[in-house]
Amino acid sequence: MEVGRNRRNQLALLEAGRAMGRAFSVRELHTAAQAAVPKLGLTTAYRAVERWREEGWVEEAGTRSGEGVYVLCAEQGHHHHVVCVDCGATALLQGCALEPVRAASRSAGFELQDAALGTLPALCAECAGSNAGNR
Amino acid sequence: MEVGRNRRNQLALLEAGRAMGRAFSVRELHTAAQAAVPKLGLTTAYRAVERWREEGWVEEAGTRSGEGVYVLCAEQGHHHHVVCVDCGATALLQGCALEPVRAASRSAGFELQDAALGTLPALCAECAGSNAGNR
DNA sequence: TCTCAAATGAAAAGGGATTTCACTTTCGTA
DNA sequence: TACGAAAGTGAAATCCCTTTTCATTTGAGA
Repeated sequence: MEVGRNRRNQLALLEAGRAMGRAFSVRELHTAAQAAVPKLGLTTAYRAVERWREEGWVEEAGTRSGEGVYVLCAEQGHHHHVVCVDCGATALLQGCALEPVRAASRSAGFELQDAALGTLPALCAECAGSNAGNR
Repeated sequence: MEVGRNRRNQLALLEAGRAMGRAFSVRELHTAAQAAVPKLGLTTAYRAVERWREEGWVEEAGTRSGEGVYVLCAEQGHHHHVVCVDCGATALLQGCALEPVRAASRSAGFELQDAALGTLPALCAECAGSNAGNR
């Protein structure tokens, strides 16, 4: 993963993203990175995430209360994450279980957009448990 | 499908939604419905879609240039649509091909959110063709 | 050290979605 | 039919995430 010119801001953002260990919004990333660089601007955080997305280091994982949430992934190849829609916890799925879906889509004349399915919405065990009562 | 009190606005919106035949944004729905009721307000369109969503008549199908897009579905039971991310064309998938994905998710300790996967991003044959050159 | 392109951040602008609020329409009931 | 409560409505205001603008700063290479 590149940081372009090794700028302090970029490194702080990258560090913060990695430390998250789960899906995060740009605002969360920004706040976390400000621990290292207090003056870091929100715009810079948006730009970094956008760049990471273009370079394939990050994937969008839907939205949470209006904010886009992103997942930083170590591997570049074809893979799928499940992402907890509640807390943002993530897990890497082994193999590609989407083949049957792709086949079904083709039968209907559609080509599945794998890129948009890099992150699959789910509930982690913890959130599933704490939500059992009120849903 | 109910319209609550059989109001002219609600019927116009419902009619417009059905006539779409594909995924649509609230703004598109609003514009279409205004053919029947020119004074119909945008707020009412948003409220109708929200109600339909709560009642399960409509599913969110991601966003297109910032706007949420929705799919009106005839059947209520468990099913999945593929939705063209380009033009909004939809198709109903036969059976549930997501079982393997659900199983893989469970292995990772996550419970797939079927509700959020009611619509799967794809490219229809037509859009896939016209995009072949410039992507 | 010098020069220029990339990076930056504060503020403004954009834009979709939601809330507010006063007014209207509908439905159940007397 | 008349009435009143409840639901529906629309215009405008508001919210708030995201993008754009622009003047300034920073860093890499000459």
